[in-house]
Amino acid sequence: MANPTIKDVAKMANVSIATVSLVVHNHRRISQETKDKVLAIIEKLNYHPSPNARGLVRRKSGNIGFVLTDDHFLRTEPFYTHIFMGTEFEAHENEFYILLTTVAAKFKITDPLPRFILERNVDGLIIAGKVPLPFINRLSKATFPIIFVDYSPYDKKYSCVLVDNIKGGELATSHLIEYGHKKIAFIGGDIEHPSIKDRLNGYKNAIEKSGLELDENIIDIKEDYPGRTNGYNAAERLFKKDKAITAVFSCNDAMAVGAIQYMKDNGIRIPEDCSIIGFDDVVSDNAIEPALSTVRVPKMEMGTEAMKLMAHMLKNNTKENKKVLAPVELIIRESTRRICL
Amino acid sequence: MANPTIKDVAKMANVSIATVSLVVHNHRRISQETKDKVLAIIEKLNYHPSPNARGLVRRKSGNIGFVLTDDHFLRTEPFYTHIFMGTEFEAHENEFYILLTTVAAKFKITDPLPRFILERNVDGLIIAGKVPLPFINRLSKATFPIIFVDYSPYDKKYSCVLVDNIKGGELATSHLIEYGHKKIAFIGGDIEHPSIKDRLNGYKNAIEKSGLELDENIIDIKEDYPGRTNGYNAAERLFKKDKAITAVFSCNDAMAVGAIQYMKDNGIRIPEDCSIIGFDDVVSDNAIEPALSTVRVPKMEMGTEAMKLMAHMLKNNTKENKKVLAPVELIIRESTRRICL
DNA sequence: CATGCTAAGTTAAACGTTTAACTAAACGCT
DNA sequence: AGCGTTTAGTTAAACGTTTAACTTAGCATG
Repeated sequence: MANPTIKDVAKMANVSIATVSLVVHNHRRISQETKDKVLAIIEKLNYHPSPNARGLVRRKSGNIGFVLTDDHFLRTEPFYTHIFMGTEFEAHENEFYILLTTVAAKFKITDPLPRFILERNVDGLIIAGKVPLPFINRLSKATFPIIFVDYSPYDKKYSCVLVDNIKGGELATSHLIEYGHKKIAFIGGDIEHPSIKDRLNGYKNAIEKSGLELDENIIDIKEDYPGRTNGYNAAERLFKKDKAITAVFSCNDAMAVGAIQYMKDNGIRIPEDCSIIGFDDVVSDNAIEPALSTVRVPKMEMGTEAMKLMAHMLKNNTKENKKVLAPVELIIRESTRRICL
Repeated sequence: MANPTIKDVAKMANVSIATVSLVVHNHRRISQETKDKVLAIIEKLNYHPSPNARGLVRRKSGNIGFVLTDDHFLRTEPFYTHIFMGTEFEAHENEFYILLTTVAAKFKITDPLPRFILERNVDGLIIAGKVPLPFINRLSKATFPIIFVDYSPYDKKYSCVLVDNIKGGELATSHLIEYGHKKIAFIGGDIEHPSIKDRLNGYKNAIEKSGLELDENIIDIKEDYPGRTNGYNAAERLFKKDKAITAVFSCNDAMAVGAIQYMKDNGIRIPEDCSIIGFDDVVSDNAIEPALSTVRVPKMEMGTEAMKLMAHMLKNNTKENKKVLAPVELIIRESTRRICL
């Protein structure tokens, strides 16, 4: 049979379609005997309930929307791709489908919303990374749960899964201090981005806690987009200004790679002359020379965590406001070294 | 009203629900007058037909499955991500939703199929990149159209959108020959991959057409996965074997980047000592120094093309077997230079 | 032995559309 | 006037589920 329906199963099992439905849901009203009989036939016919029919009566789509900006999705480091994979995996576990859509990074308040929102074809929304505020504001009257991952503009209102960026910043900076470095530069972009701001705060915390003096001159946060080219530019400014820098903490791996490029081009050896540590752990397979020390972010886990939260809310029909902090981990590779006196 | 249905619209417009439906489909049986009236109310109530209800009666899900392997999806260069974006865009145009799922690169014949296939929750399938044969074989009795992008294992059976790899290989190699190079190496991985094989064939064609002699010694296809590290390794083998190489054609940008790394590490200047050209054009924003000449592949366009084909098949209910060749384009940047005698 | 309870189902309405088949009015022709 | 055709709708069945309300038989209880 092409597409067996519940009727086919019912007829073959000599029961009503209601019974089949109850068997599918493992309802206790049905005897084990009947269950076994029906289950066998379901198996035999390869019956799967129609998502449309089910959705119609349940008034649920069974879909979760996953939104991020186009430039995040297309960026070279597969950061959000990993998050998506985590979400997709966990969605599978919970029998949800994921509808992935990008929104323009410069979404305007008059732009159309993703179709699945207009058509109410999602039961919930997971938003990954920084998305434009006009977009979020358009969502204010949404009736379904919304969860943010790696970004949280209105944290009173929505649940979110965030990286422990402050901790990560502290970890990276303390690691460099531990290694004897005194002049530790910070490279960052888009300081309005909460993640980058927090990483910088972690940096400052660690510097202060250690008794070192905070030197604003070796904090470069002039760039906007935290990518390779801008990492290169930031490093250039930094080293032209101050030759005595012996370590760099870059707000992410992408900028770190750019900075490394600058150092290589200018005869600054890593880690002999200068140590550098990144954040995110996205370039491990990239044959970056030397291997980049970094702060690992559990990307997949963040995706699964968001989906778990979502599934929980949907199952219990609650709209809670939970904040999950994903743990970070210091990864020491070859780009950081104890300072040689 | 929370979720207006066709009934709400009908009641408010004083027409039957059938009329509303016909208006939505712009059926010519309805007078312009009535259409205007109903349309105004649809607008006012912000009515959108329920995908579930519609899908139920049409016996269509309105969804298209998009499948690729996990390692392709997670690879550093956003090649397939661009293809997906193209597909997603065109899906939007045609009012389809995309369900993205990865399959394991080592999918076994007994592994479960993606859920949307079991539940018949897709009207068609787009498969991007090389996916395991066991997976494809499990699809043999599928009743929905399947389209391959950038891969085509059973090209008699399925439609596909392919890169004109032979042409691209010729273009890249001819470009180097044109620039006076005589000793042009080829770097490739996984020669079983049709794309890589064709790029190599293009290389061979161009060499032969030019009257140069084909030298198998400077063709390195020992590596498996065509990534950076392996590009580095391949370049190492090549240059240790033959110092006289003045140009390299890498089967893709990722391996080219690895090869560039090797050359830099070993004092081979680009392009002064050696020219190099890649394929795919995925590193343009990466601050690779020098900027990499390459063969551009219209990634987004391939995605849209696949979705256009799919929409066409689905609308006309035909199962055609079409092969689309996406055009390639030579991009000359700074990594290739006319040879200096 | 009438009564209530439990176990194991079944019946039927509802979910929100689409569309074939029907209707009713208006018009044109002979 | 009678008939056919066109126009502009309406009616009602169908799509494949879920689930509240109902049924029926068997059993225990006072």
